[in-house]
Amino acid sequence: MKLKDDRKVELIFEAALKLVAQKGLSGITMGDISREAGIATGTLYVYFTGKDELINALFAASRANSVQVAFRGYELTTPFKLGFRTVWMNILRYKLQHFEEVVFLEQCYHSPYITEETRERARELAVPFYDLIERGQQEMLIKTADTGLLLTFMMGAINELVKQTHYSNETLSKKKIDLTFDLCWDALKA
Amino acid sequence: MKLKDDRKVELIFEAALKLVAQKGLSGITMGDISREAGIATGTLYVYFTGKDELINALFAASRANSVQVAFRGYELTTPFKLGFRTVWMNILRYKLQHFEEVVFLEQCYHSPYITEETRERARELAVPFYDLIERGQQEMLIKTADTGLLLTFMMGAINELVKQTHYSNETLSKKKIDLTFDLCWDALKA
DNA sequence: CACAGAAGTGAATATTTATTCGCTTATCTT
DNA sequence: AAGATAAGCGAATAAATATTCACTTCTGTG
Repeated sequence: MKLKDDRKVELIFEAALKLVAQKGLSGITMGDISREAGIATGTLYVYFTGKDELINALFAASRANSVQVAFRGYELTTPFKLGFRTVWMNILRYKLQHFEEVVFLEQCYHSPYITEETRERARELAVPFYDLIERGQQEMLIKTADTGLLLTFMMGAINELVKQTHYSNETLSKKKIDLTFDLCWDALKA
Repeated sequence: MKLKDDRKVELIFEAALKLVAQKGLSGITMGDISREAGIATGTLYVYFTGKDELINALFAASRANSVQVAFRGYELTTPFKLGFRTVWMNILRYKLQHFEEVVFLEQCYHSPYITEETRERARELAVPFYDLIERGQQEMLIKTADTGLLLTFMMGAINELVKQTHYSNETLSKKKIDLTFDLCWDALKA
């Protein structure tokens, strides 16, 4: 017998992301996805029970990806500011390179597709970021304010920068990136 | 003869905003909108030629609203930091009170509904914000970096704060608001 | 190699949703 | 107050879209 093809799920995800970045979640159909992925519409239903499950699975995967990459190269032993910078740059780099996921995730938060369970799992993934900020606070390097608030501020700035960069389709220079990090650091530092 | 009822357009807009904040742009139908607005589906077509026009009109109106309110109480004669603070608070207050518009606008940017023309008009509305930042730069109070970048950073932080506040459904205390302004000011100040 | 069983197909069907239309109701004009 | 004209209605229709299904094509297993 023939086995399921993991690569095909990848193909489907890539197609869906591309289309959502182009036309938004509201402008995407199962037909579009299958055409873009180069497979038959019926095949989508071999891998997913329906549109809802497809979107939820893609949401979970996208969310996990972006978090997984963030702490690459970060160790508790590295000095805080350097470690924070590493994480910050990881996030920015990832989001610039995976703009489609940024858009997709954003659109999903207020969509009828994402179930409460999927949302809850997404929230759990944020824990390491809270830990990071709290470490900075313990070392008296970061303002002693609501951790969630500081995190929100930082992520918001990155997200908006990524979107802005994409819309104005200029490449973000090293200089601009460093500057934005400085903005962020100046905001959060004690 | 009977005349068109301006109030009805308001009703339609309110209904659409409410639904989009609840279920996203992708989960909204003309039937839903009319039911929520308490009018017949056909009546929607008296006021708008179709769904596309309805969404574009709402987008334009929402965008205009949020900008219009921003400079209330701001004068070129007021000292910069105070004026900046006024504008910043105006924006935050408006977005907190009109969360539905925040969500709606965000969802629209990557939707197939919004035409290039509507987008272009939306961009023009940002000019006063550029002027504000540039004034701060001339007075040596704001970092001399790309104006768009600084603006992006500031708006991103506000947006994310508003969203975060809403999701965690706590009311944002005066203290937290002031703190966030300080974060923002520390980031942008020269 | 044979064949079992699952993947893969895309046209057919079911479902959802936008839009139209014949009709009723309201209100402006004279 | 009467007529004209457009708003308002919601069931009917058209269009778009999700999902199924009868069929074909693979490929792992014995």
